[in-house]
Amino acid sequence: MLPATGNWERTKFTMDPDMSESVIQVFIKLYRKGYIYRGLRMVNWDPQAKTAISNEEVIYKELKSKLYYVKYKILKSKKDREDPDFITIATTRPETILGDTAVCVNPKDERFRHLVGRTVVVPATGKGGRRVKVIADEYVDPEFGTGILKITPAHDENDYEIGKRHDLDIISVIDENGRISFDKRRDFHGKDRFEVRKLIVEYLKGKGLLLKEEDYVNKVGFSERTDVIIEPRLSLQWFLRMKELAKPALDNVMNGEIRLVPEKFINTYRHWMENIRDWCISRQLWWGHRIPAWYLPDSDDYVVADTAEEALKQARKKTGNDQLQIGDLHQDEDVLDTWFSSWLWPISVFDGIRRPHNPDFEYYYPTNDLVTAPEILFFWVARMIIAGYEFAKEKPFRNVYLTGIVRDKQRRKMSKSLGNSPEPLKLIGKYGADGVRVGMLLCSPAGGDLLFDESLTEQGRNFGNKIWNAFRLVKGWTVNDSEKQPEASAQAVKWFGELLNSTKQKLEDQFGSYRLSEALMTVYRLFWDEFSAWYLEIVKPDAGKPLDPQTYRKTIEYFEELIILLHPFMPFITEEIWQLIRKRQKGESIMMTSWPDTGTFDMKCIDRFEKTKEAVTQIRTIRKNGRIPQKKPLRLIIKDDEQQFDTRYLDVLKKMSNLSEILFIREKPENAISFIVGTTEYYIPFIGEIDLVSEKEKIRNDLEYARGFLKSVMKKLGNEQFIKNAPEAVVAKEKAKQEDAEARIQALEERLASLESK
RNA sequence: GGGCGAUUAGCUCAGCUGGUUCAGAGCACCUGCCUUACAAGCAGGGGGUCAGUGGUUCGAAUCCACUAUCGCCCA
Repeated sequence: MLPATGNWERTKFTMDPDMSESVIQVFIKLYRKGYIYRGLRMVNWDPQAKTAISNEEVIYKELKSKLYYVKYKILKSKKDREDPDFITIATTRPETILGDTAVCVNPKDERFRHLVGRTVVVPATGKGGRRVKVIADEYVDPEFGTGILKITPAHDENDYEIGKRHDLDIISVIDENGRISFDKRRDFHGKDRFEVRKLIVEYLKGKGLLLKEEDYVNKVGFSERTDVIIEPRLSLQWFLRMKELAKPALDNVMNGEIRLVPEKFINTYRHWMENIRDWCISRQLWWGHRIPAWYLPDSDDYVVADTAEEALKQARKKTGNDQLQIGDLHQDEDVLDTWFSSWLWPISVFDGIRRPHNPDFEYYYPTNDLVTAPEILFFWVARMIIAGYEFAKEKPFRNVYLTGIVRDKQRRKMSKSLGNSPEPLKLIGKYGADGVRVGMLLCSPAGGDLLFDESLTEQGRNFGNKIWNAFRLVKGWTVNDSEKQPEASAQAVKWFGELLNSTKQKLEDQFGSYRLSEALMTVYRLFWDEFSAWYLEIVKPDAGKPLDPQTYRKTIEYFEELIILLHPFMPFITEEIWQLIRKRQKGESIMMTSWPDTGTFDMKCIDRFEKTKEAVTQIRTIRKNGRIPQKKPLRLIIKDDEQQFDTRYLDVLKKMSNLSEILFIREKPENAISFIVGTTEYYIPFIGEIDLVSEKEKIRNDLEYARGFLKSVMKKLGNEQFIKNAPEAVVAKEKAKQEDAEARIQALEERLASLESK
């Protein structure tokens, strides 16, 4: 399995008795503070299952339906006799006309502005009809239908919001079974909502109030459980007032006390917290923490208490009725939103709600890092922060690292229902746990989505293989104590030590800023490109020959440090190698080693080595182009003064390029292939024919590039504004660039001229 | 509808405070190699008008505005 180092003695579940007790205590505390209240909310009602369901359980399907154009009579005003007699609204749900309490237009809509404030008659609402006002609200889309919307606050989410804004009456006309409940004396009452739709349409036709019907396709929500059409329905729910609670949680993220990574989420967080709505904490589910409210007999009045006995005490007091029994009280059926227990997690897991300042809590709270998904930043993270300040008077954690969401290559979220998630055990079987882990981490840029692709886990497996093979190589070496350390090895040891330190510093930065995929790539390249491809190749003795003790000792040291750096990404293979690379005591583990310190390093040494690598690469290219086998030794000529030249890495160059000798000369040699590293010219005396044409072509290309580069540098330096405004260091750099480029161009020109003369 | 963000190589992404030869990495691709750790490998190589337009600046992938496309959260 993908490992995590958890403390399995401290497993907790929010439904455990102690955890539940904390939840109930918090409810009571907030209730006493006046933060919890009951109020109306529009829910997704399943009329067959007779339950509210969550948004996630509503499946939207496109449905062929009709848009009905219905005429509402306008009451005549005395002022304006030119008024039309009717206005026309368009609706897909004529049965809800019975619950209309307003008609609404967009305030910017010139066509209807003069109608605002006037009274219209809602059709089919009985004798005389219900009289409602024409109101104006930005919500109305003038382009849709007739530009006039009927408002049914009891049966439409948006209408309900408009109703709240304009203080409209709420008239419920559909019951819990989906049947119309309106004016018992009339035909509509007690019939199903869809049957009534037909009846109302017939009725309107009969009265001449139906202008027309249009075919229309709209999205309608269906219950995932029963597949019946969802009915938006107002119901009484429990709410938590959030405004006061949210303030410290907002402030302490804004002032950096709590850090969100990546930072872009702060904007989202702030927007949400500044516009926070009250939290609907009740759910109509069959499991969860039951709301600790008991209703008095035949009443909507209730008491809030942690036990039934306590509730009874309070109820007796409240009613003044000492004869009241527990059986007379009725506990609320609803349970609390699961987040209402999760938000306490950082506190309740150390029992900090029931026993504030207990030693565990004092020791562990607040913690350092929370790692979680951005999709629950609001649901969970923000609420944990709120709870932290409210109940512990302190932040729950310092840093929040928001991971990406794992998606497939088509950017779809991985989900059980889509069946597009990979089977982890299968993947592990194929690529190993370390391989899968590396694959996942390689595609985990902070906050970005993870586009999971099996080729990444394959890359991870290959990396593991590489590490193992490098280990086999090193372990296969024999050491001879009397063997002298070759100069190339001594220089490689020095160089890799510097590189290791500089890389550790880079890693420090990357971990510090939570750039995990970059940190992994840094170690990956350090091990593969630098350690395996360069260091090991340099120190590797010829076949069958022993190694000197100094080089061996340092190599083991480096290897050990490398696997410690790799351990967070590849726990298994690194543990295995760690156990084998030296003698270990029983019970020792790489998990308990400490992270290596970042030492100082000599950047000049690293740079010089890079130049050497470049020369090696150039020679390899010459070999390849000239089809000169690696086994054939070559001579190298350096056009420089040997006294001036840094000769430290010449042995490295010799070994890696298979050179028989290295000569220094002042004059450029004849009949040789050249290359330039930095500003130094190198020559390989040719063997066989030099391809003059392609050699010249290459030099011309280099020249063209160098001249273009010089031109851009000169343009900057020739610009007075640049000299005046740019910082001195930047100007100095440009001047250095100029010199380098000029030297390079001169060398290339000379070389080209000498070839041209042939 | 409200808010937030993204657009850089075939793919996935870096590029942080505008200034190194800055246009990068990994994978994929092409060429040559079964070279005594590793073909799950080694060596070499090609590939991008930094979404578009305009602006700020001595200087823009980087800052600003608009346009286009895409995504996320909330309703």
